[in-house]
Amino acid sequence: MTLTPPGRSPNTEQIKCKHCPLRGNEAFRAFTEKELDFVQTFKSGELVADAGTTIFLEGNNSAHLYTILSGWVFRYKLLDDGRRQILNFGLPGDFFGLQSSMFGEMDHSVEALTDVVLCVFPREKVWHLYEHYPDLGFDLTWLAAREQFMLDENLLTVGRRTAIERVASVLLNVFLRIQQLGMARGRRVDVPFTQQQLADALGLSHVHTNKTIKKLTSENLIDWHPPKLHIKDLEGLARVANAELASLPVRPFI
Amino acid sequence: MTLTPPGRSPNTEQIKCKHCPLRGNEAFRAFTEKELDFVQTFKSGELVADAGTTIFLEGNNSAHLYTILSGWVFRYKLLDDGRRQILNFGLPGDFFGLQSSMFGEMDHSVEALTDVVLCVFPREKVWHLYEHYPDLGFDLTWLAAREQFMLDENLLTVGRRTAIERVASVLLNVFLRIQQLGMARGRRVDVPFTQQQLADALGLSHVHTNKTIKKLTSENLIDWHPPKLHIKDLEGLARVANAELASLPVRPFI
DNA sequence: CGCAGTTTTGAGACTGATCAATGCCTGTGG
DNA sequence: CCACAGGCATTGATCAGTCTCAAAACTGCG
Repeated sequence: MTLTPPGRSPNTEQIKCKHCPLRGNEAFRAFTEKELDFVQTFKSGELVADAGTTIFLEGNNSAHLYTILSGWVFRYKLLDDGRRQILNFGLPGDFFGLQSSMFGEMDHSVEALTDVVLCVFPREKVWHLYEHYPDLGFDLTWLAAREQFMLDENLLTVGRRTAIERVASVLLNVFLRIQQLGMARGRRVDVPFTQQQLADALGLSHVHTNKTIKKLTSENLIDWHPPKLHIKDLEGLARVANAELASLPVRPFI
Repeated sequence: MTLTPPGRSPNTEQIKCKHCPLRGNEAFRAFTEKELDFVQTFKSGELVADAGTTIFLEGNNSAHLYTILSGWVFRYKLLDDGRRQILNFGLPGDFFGLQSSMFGEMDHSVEALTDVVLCVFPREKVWHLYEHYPDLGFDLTWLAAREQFMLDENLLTVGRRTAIERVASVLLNVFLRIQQLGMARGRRVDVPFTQQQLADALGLSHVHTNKTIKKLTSENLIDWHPPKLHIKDLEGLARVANAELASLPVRPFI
C-alpha cells in the first residue's frame, strides 16, 4: 500500500492543470485560462494510492477535497457488525470530500478500488473559490447535485428493484458512465469491481449476486469475465433493469 | 387541491423574509441585513399547496427552487409499474428543486405530505446569487451536501438494515429533525406520514411495516397513533436501529 | 350513518440469505 | 517448473425474512 502524502509525490512529476489529461475529454465543459490558473493555485498536490487503500474513514476530519484523475474509488458506510453499503463508485473526473469541507466531518468512508491518482485541494481554500470564482462555486454545487442525482437512482434501485433488475441497472449505469468518458471500446468496458463489491452496492448477498449475474449471462445480455464486461444487448439490459437509456449531460469538473 | 401560482397568493399576504418565521429558530444560522435584503429580492413568491398536491413531476422542467416555510413534502421516484421509492422527507427550512436549476430537468417528483407553504425562487436568479453573494452560494452547496448526507444514510438503511432496524432508524431520524426545529414536545412529535408512505421510504411492504411497528410498540420503544408519535425509549430505539444519537449541526437556509 | 382511506391480522408463497464446499486463477517461493 | 496460498467465483442445499393476497376493523369526515 502506497499513500503518498499530498504535496509530495515521489517519482512522478505533478500534472499541471493546463495539461490535465481530463481536459480534452468531451465529457467535460471547457475552462477559461483564468479559471485554469486559479484551479492550479487551488490544487495543493496529488495523492497516489494503490487499490485497496482507504482514502479516508467515516468520522475523520479530512482536510481535503479530491478529484479523481485516474482510477476508481468507492464511497461506503458500515454498520457496527460489519455490514457494508457501497453508496457510489467514483470514476475519473468525479469529485468527493465535499462534506468535510462543509460540516468538518465525513459521514462515509472512501476506498481506492483500483490504483488511483487524485488531485488534492485544501479545504481552507474552498471559501476563496466562492469569493473570487463564482462560476467554479456554481460548478461545485452542480457536482453536488449530480451526486445527489446518482444517489436518488441508487436508492430507487436498492429500495424497489428486484435482484435481477438491480444487477442490470447498476451494470448499465456503470457502462454508460465509462462510455461517457470515452473509455469504452464499443460495448466492451473494464469494470474493476468484484462481485462482492457489486453485491455491497446493490444491497444483496454476494452469492445471490453471482447467481443473478449468471442469469443475465444465460439470457445473452452480458458477458462478464472480470474485469472485462461485454454488454451484448444494451436495450435488452435496459428493459430488464426497468431503466431508460438517457444520455448523460456534459459536466464541469474542478 | 389548491395550487397558488408563484407571485400571486390569494388571501394571505406574503411573508417578508425579514419576518420569516424560521429566522428566529435556533436551528438556523443568523443572516446579515444585506443577505436578508437580497434573499427578499431573490424570492419571487409563495406557493400554498394542500396535502397530496404534486409540486412537480419527474422529467419536468421546473423553473423554480423552493424552501419549505411550513409543512412537509416528500421527494420520490417511480418505476414504470408503479413501485415507489420515497427518497427523503422535507421539513420546514429544507430546500429542494436544485437539480432543475443545474440540469434543467428533475429526476424525481415532489409531493406535499401536509398542507405546505413554500417560498419560491426563480432559477434564472441563481446565477446572480453566486455572482454577488458568495456566502449564499456557499450555503446552497452546504444544503446540497446535507441532502447528500441524508441520502447516504437512507441508502445504508434501505440497503443493509433489517426491517426493524429500518423502521427504528427512520422514526429516530425524523424525531431528531423535528426536535432540532424546536417542534417537539419532549419526546412527543407529530409525524404526518401514513404507514404506506413510511413503507415506501423504507423499501418494505406496508403490511410488513405495520407488523414491524407493532413489534417496536410491544417492546415499549415507541407509541404511534398517527400522527402522534411518542418516543418512549430514545436510547433503546437507537440501539435497535443500530444508529448513533449525534446532534445535528446548525445550518443555513435560503 | 356511511364512505374512503388507513391500519391490522392471518395464511401461504417466494425471493434472497446463509452455510458449506469446491473450483479456479494468479502470484510467490522453493 | 511445480507446489502452495489467498482471493474470487461458483454451486447446491436449506432456511428465514419479507411479500402477496385477502379480509376485517378502525377512524375521521361529509
